[in-house]
Formats: sequence, C-alpha cells, structure tokens
Amino acid sequence: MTRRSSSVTIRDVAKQAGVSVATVSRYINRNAPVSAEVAHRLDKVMAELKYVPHAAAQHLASRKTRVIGLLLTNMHNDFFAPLLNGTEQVVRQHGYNLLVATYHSDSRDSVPPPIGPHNTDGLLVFADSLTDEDLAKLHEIEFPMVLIHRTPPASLPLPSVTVENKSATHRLVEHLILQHNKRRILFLRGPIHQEDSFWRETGYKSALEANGIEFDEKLVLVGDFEREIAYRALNQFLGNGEHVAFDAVFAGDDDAAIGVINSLTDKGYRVPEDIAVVGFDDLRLSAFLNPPLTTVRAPTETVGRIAAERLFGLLKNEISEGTTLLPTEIIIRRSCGCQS
Amino acid sequence: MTRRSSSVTIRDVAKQAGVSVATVSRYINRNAPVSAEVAHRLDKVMAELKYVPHAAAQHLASRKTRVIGLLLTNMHNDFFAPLLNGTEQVVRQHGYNLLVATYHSDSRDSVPPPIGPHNTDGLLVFADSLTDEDLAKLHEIEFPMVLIHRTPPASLPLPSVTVENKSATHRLVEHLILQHNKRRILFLRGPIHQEDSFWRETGYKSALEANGIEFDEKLVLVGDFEREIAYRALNQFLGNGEHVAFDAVFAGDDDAAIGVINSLTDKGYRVPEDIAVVGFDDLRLSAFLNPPLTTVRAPTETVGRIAAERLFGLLKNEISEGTTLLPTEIIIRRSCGCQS
DNA sequence: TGAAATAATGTAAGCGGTTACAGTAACCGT
DNA sequence: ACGGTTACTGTAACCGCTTACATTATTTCA
Repeated sequence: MTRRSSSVTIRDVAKQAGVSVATVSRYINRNAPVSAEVAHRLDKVMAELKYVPHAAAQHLASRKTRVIGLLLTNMHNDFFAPLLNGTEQVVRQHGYNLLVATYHSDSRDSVPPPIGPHNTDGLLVFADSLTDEDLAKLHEIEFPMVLIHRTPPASLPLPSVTVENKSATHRLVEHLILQHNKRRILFLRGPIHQEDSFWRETGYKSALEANGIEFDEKLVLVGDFEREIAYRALNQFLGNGEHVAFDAVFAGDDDAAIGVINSLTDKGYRVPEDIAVVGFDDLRLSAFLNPPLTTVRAPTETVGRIAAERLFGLLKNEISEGTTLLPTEIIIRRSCGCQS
Repeated sequence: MTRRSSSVTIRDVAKQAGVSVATVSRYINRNAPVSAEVAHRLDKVMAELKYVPHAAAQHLASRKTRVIGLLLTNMHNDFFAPLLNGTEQVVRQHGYNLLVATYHSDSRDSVPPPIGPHNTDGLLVFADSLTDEDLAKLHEIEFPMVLIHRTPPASLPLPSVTVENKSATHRLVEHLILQHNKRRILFLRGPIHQEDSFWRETGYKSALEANGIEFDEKLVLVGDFEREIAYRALNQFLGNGEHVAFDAVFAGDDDAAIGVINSLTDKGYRVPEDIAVVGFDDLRLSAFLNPPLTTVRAPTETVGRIAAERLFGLLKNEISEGTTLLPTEIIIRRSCGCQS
C-alpha cells in the first residue's frame, strides 16, 4: 500500500524552476502575468519532467472539471454515432473532455445518474434519460444543461436542440397518401414518452386527417425505434392470420424500418411493390439499403454540435434559452414506391 | 465570483449525524464496520441532505478516479457504435464512468492525449490512437491499458483484444476467386499503419498467391476504411480512361464498400453482375444494403466488452497478458455474386 | 518628483474527501 | 481475572492544485 505514485507534481516543477507553486499554476492557467524569463524556464522544466497536472486536484481546487457529460438512453442504434461525433468534436475543440453514459428514468429508483454536478461542468441530456424532476433539481442549483431531442418541461427555461418532427412526418405520410395512393398506413410507435415519438405520431395523424383518412388504432404497433423490436412486432402482427389490411408502413425511424422491411420480406411481401415503407432519420447507410429508404433527413451530427456549443455558451455565462429547432427534409428514395 | 457552491459536503453529513467524517467516509465506501445504528442514521441524513460525494475530492484523496478512458481514432464510422456500446455496458456495470476521446498520433506534436493517468484509472486504446512510444511511457509507470484492434509492440506485454483478419480475408478473397472466377481483384487499403489494414492486405495477397494470381500494385487504391474516401478514390480510378481492368473489389471494410458500390453504380457498373464487391466488419446494416453485402462478421461489440473486462481485471491486479483473438466468420450475401 | 498604479512573485489557506494512527469498550479463551 | 482480539469511532495529516492576500520592484503621471 501507500505506493506513492511516481507522478511529478506542481511542487517538483516549482522547485526545479526556482519559483513558487503559485507562479507555476498561474503560468499554466495563463491567468496572471509571468516574466518572460520564468515562462521560458518553466516551459523547459515542465517538458523535462513531463509534468501533467493532476486533473482531480485541479478540479477540486478550481471547482471546475473541464468535463462535460452526455447522457443517453442507450447506445446501440446507429443514430447515436453522429450525435456522439458532433458533440465530441466541439468538446475537444474547447479543450474539454466528454463523459458518456447511458441512463434511463426506469432505473432511477435505485441508482442516481452516473454523471452530474459531482463530476462534470455541464450536461447534454438526450430525450428522457432524465425525468422532469431530475431536471428541475439540477436546474435549481443552476447546473448548466442543454436538452437534446426534448423540449424543456414547462417553467424550466432550459436550452434545447432538436429537430422538426411533425411537419416532416406529415409530409412524408402525405407523400404516401397522395403519390402512392396508400390509405392503410401502419405506424410503429417509438419509445413511449419520447418526444420524437410523440411528434411523429402527431404528424402521422395530422396527415391522415388532412386527407380524410380515419385514424385506426389497430394500425399502430410498437417499434420502439429498434430494429429487432420492430421486426418482432410486425412478425407477430402478420402472423395473426386475420390482421387488418395495410398497404404501407411508417416505421417511426430508420432502424425500425429495417426491421419492418426484413419482416415483410420474410413473409413474402415485396417492398415497395406490395407494401411501401418509410422511416425517419436518414442514417448514414439508409440511402444504400435495399430498397433505398425514403425517409426524413435529421441533421443529427449538427444537433450534437449545436447542443455542445450552446452548453459552452452557458458555461461562459452567456444566457441562452429557447429551443433550436433544426429543419428536416424529406428524402424520397425507392422504398415508398418512387422510382428514384 | 467566489460563489460558494451550495453543495453539501461530507462534513455536513457528519455533523448532522453526530459522527466524524471518517465514519461517514467509511460507511460510504463500506471499508470498515459501522454500527447498525450509525449506519441507519447516516442513510437518513444522506438522503435528507441529498448528499453526493464530490468526485474530484474522492479522486484526489483516494488516487483513483473510477473512470476509464476509451481512446479512438475517430468516431464517424458506424463501426464505433457497437464498440462504444460494448465498453459502456461493462463500464457501467462496474460502477465506473467512461471518458471517450479521439486522438491520433498525427496531432501529437502539439497536444498531449486528452485522457491518461491524470484523469482515468485505465485506458482502452483503439488501433493507433497512441504511438508505440506513448504506450511505452505509460506502461513504464504501470498504467493499466488494454489495446483494441492492435497487438502490443514487441516487448510491451500489454493485453489486447482484436479480431482475426488475415485468414478471414483470405477465405473471402478466395471465395471471389474460386466461386466467382474473379482474378483481377481491386483492393482498397485501409489507414496506413493500422493493423487491421495490414492483415487484411496480407490475407488478400495470400489468397492471390494461393491461387496463382500475381499481386498487382496497380490494383491497390486507398480507401482508408471511409465511405467518402473510397468513393472518391474509385471515381478517380475509373475516371482515368485507361485504368487497368478489374472484376471485383475487396473494399477493406464495409464502410468503404458502400463508397465503392456507390461509385460503381454511378459509373454504370452493376454490382455484382459486372463487378463483385465485398467488405469487412458486417456493420449493423450491411445485411440490408443493396445488394446485401458479402463480408466478414467481426464481433465488435464483444471486442469492446472483453477489452473492458480485461481492463477491469488489470485494475484488480489480476495479471493478464496476451491477445484475445476473436474469431470472425465470412458472411456470404449477394454483393459477391452469390444468390443468397 | 512623490503618490498611485502595475507587474511579478511568494505564502498559506483551503477544495472535500481518505486513511494512518490511536483510543475505548466489549468479548474471548484459558 | 487478565492479556489479546475485535468492533467501532475520532483526530488530523495529507492528496495536488488554485487563489486571496501580502510584498517588493518598477512604471506612470499629475
């Protein structure tokens, strides 16, 4: 025990350079002038000693971690890669580090969120990884946060960045109706309580209504934005001999769309000839699927980037409120029945 | 300034519960017995005060961060999602946190690696995100590390976990030769100096040789395991009127394969009728591409999981050396010309 | 030219925990 | 009944940095 870590401390540097630790600290943080001569000497000594400040000590003393946290609901969907990529880039560019964790309100009774004020300077909160109460509590102590793919709960003026879901979905579904004469459109709902899911459902319904099609609860399954779940849900639906007829499906997102196409194909349906399928997100590979997926392009990497930028704004005490609503764009490919 | 963070400290808890801070600390860390009565009182007080230990203070005093770092070369390839997912799961399960960063030896002159001994208890090092010297330096101070998709440099007994590249590639390319009569197989090299890239090239060459086909340097392009780069490389290659003939391409990885298929299609070639294309990795969506991609399945999530497990083994002082070589499996789909 | 401002540096008190060391009380076996 | 354990708790010295405050030398300027 008591194995003294061999790491060199600020004191070693100070001694070696013949100055006080305060001077070293000030030079490192560039927050007070230091004579050119000393600066030069310090550069040399620090290089020689390969001095690296101990993060925990800096954190403790300065009360800032230079770490920001990204709280996700899960990580296995390809949707998260660009999100991570976007945030990581700006985080790095600001000289910060990124702590990534998954958490879901489900598990909260027992375990507290793994990241928060105790180990980060601010949080990027994806969807419903935290509950409204969690958010309120953190906001109360003025902990910097920005929400991703979720608008702040009433009376919590948190910045948020998300994408336009409803009208894009509306247009997408309407495309199915108007261009392809579909009237029995299956909808695979996303995770319950998730906002994207809610707005996509709203857009779906509004498109139906705008075109005189009655919403039919029997045409709604649970896809959970997950390929496997969508696959099984549809399999089960199809397996049930007397299922209601349908001629198209809006899968909720691209990942679920894959599951849908897969299930449909397994059961002998052709996409899009028999059943049209559309998704949402425009994943990196969606253009190359078979058939190429008609979907909505969500600028996910940009979402990550902007969310991170806004968080850094907060850290600089810039006030920042309101939600950034990034535009989405419907991308027509072949899975809806179009030729291109 | 000097805004005293309102956070409650261990001293508050101690006072409130009428015990010393040492007792509180012991109870929290369960590293010494505490009377049932005191334990009960502490539970109550800590809940009332919503006490959360300050990570930095714990780190500084205990000299462990309960954070492990994952150092990647980049994050935009879908390949990284499962890797992250795998590591995150076991990290969380061990009650640790995950610091994710990208770094590349290119940038090293100026900037030191963002994660290391100063802010983590151990590192998962992907491919050549660190140089041999970096590794040697860290190993010298006995910093726990496990390598991912890279075998340790000679004389550095670091644990590592990677996947079998060579023989799988050999079989894959041989499939092209034997089953599809291909003899002019284009190869898109991955990032230079990256081991996967090296072994795949080796496998490619050995398959050629085993079948009496001479290796032709003119049939090698740089794809860098990147869709866009592969796309442009092949476009340029094809744009050059008198390019050497080829009848198949091994793209290096699935992401590059997409770029290849894309380029080929743009130029009017049919895949696989005119040109067969195969990749490596078996990304989440590769089965659903158009055409479904013949590739090699790499258990990437498992790689992440095992690497993390081995790192935790190291943290528990279990000795662990040698490389875990995960088996890969060639997955025949349609992009090679097979019917299923 | 003397007072005030500025530059450069040092001293030492924390930051919020952990833990070595020490002490007291109850318990154990002979 | 007594030395030796064991269970529990407290005191206080760190961990490695930042920073308020103090100090001295050097400018600046009315």
